[in-house]
Parts: sequence; structure tokens; C-alpha cells
Amino acid sequence: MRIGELASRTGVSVRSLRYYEEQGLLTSTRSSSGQRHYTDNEVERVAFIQRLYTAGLSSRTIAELLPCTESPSTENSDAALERMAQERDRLSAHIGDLIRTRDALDGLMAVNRAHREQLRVPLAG
Amino acid sequence: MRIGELASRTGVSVRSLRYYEEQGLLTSTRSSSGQRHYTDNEVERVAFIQRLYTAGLSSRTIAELLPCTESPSTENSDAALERMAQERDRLSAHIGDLIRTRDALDGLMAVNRAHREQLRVPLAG
DNA sequence: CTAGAAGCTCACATCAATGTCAGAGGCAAG
DNA sequence: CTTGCCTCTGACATTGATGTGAGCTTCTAG
Repeated sequence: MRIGELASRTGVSVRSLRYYEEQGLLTSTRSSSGQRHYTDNEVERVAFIQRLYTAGLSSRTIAELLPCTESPSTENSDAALERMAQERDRLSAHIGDLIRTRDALDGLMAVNRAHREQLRVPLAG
Repeated sequence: MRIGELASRTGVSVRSLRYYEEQGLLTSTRSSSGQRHYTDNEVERVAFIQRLYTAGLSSRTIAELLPCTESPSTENSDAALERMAQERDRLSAHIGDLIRTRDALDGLMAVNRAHREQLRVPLAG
């Protein structure tokens, strides 16, 4: 498929797909006239790239991890595996952080609701 | 305290503190010569701002939520409470997303480790 | 009083991902 | 063949939080 179709299938803009390629996250074969062509595999790959992006990984980091989804255990797999473990830990830490923040928000909301109750009681009582 | 002390206590740069004020996240009293002065409360407030920042909230969103930490249940509390609930949900969704991504990373690592085992067995066997 | 550290404002720089525009070429349907 | 859509490259714009530097003032320690 050409880039427009990949874009519409993945919901990622054409511009971003080209950027991903520029950053080494995505490859394409070129037709004789220079147009990019992709296989169905790329749909899944782009989805995974998006997943990592929303997890807060930078394109550079993603580039370091993604090769092993293509050909697992190439010579660079040791470093990649370590990198993945490291990002996994960072992710775990971030998740914990977000949960604490959510708890803090919950607390804040409870305080607000309680305060609102206090305001209401004098009127009701 | 002055801005430098607040910065070193919170680990946030002086530049960022001034930016927070510019965005309405933080207030300060000014000395006659124009220097910002803060109370100990601001230390905690800055920490909370940081917490929300790392949770992915924008300064504009934070500005909408933070007033209710100061004076809970002012007239705008209805909107603020709704905004908080909304951000809480967004946060929950994001947490779920991150957990799924972590799972995907775990799967990837498992595949890589398995592949490595496969490589080792022929040598060991 | 003086030197150095710290504050002030204003403005421009940076980074990463993406949008957008321009100018040119490719491709399929009438 | 032409028309309209898609694609190409290359460049500049944008957004948000922060860095950085200039030029000036204020505070503090000796």
C-alpha cells in the first residue's frame, strides 16, 4: 500500500509517517518513481510505535528498541534487551507516579465535596 | 523566602517558577523593590504542580484545577470539580494504556529471551 | 562602601513531533 | 491527453516548558 492508505489505516498523518521513517522507526520500499510502499506488517508496527509514543518514549529510544521486533536476537539484542528492561522500569515508575497523582486528585475532590456538604448542611439543618 | 530558595527547596529552576507565576499557577508577594517572596506553603504547592506536570497536565489545565486547593468551594468549584473528574478519568485511561504498553514490552522481552534460549540450546545440546 | 551573589524584565533559543505550504512529478479515470 | 488526487522533497511554523544571555537593580557580607 502507499503512504496515504497506511495513514488512514493507522490514523497517523502522512507527515508523521515520513518523520518516523526519517527517524529510523519505519522502513519502506520505494517504487521506481520514488513512492513509498508498505506491507500489512507496517500497520501493526505503526500501531506499536504509537503505543510507545504515548508511553512517553522518544523517537530515539523507540528506534533503539524496535529493531528487535523485526529480527529478534540479532547481535545488538543484548543492548536492546537491557534498554527495554530500563524503559520498562521507567514506565513502571511513571505508572506508580501517576497512580499517586490520581490519588492526590481523588483526595482533592473529596475535600471539595466535603466542603460543599458543609455549606449545604447549615441550609438543610 | 525569595525565589532562589524556593527553587533550591523544590528542585525547580528559577526560570520555571517565574513561568509558573506567569501562567497563573503560583503567586508571590512582591517586596517594595519588586522581588518575589514566598511562604512555606508555596513549597508544597510547587511540588503539587510538578506532580500534575509529570501526569501530563498542561499549565492551562493545572491553572483551572489549582485554585480549589487554595480556597475550596468558591463559586467556580462546580466547574473545577467537573474538570478534576475529567482529568482523573483521563489519567486513569492513560494509566491503563501505560500498563498495556508495559505488558507489550514484557511480551517483547520474553520473545527475545526465548529466542536467545533457542540459540543457546543447540550449542549446549 | 564595595564586590559579588541574586533578582528583575525582556527577548531570543531549544527540542520534538507535527502542521503546512510550495513546487514538481506520478498515476488512474474520463 | 487532461484533470484531479496522491506523492515527493524541502523548508518554515507551531506549541510548551525551559535554557540562556543582556542590561540593570537589589541585597548581603566583608
